[in-house]
Amino acid sequence: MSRKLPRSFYDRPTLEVARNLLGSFITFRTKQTSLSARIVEVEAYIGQDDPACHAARGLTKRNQVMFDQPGFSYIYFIYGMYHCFNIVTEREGFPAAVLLRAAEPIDGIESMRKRSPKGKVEQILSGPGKFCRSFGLTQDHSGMDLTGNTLYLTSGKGKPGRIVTTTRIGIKTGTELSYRFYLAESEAVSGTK
DNA sequence: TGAATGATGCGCT
DNA sequence: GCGCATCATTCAT
Repeated sequence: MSRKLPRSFYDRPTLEVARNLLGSFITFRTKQTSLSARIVEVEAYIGQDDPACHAARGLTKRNQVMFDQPGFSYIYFIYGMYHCFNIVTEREGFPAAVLLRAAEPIDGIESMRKRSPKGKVEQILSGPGKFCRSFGLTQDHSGMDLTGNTLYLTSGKGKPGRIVTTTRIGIKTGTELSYRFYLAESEAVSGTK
C-alpha cells in the first residue's frame, strides 16, 4: 500500500525531496476521472541563488507560491502553449520547488490519450509539457495543497531503481548544477528515444 | 536519425 | 519588445 506524502516530506532540502519523489505516485481526481502516474524524472530549482529558479529575481505574483508553505503546486504557462508542474519544497520564506519532468502512466490512460492522441502510450507523460497536457493541469491548478484529496502524491513501493544524476535541461543559466534526477530503467524519461 | 525551426502568449525589463 | 524549466514538424543526411 502506498501512503499519502505528508507536509513534512516536502519540508526538507529540495535535492533530498527531488530524489525521494522518484518512484512515488501522483494522482489527480476530477469529477469524471482519476489519473495517476509513477514519477520517473524531476529537476530541482533552489532559492534565490539558483539563477534558473523563477524566484531568483525575487517575489512576483507568478512565483508567490514558491515562497509559501511546502507541499503545494506551482504551475506556470510557457512558450505560449505549455504548462510546467512543480512541487513546492522547503520552509515558508525559502523559495524552492521540484519540476516534474516525466512519469509513467498508471490509471486513467484513456483520458490522457484524449488530450494527447499521438505517440506511444509509454511516452505520453514524457516531458513537463506533455505531463501537464495529458493530466489537464493548467495555471488554474497552481497553489493547490498536495496533501489534500484532489491532487496529491503517494509513496512508492519498494526500491525505485537506479537513480541517474545530470545537469538540467532547457535552461540557459545554472547549467553547471546537477539538479536533474531520473530512473535509469524507465522508458518514460524525456529526451531519449 | 539528428538538427533546425515554428507555434504562440505571458511576465518581466 | 524579448526571452522563456517545450514539443511536433520539417528538412537534411
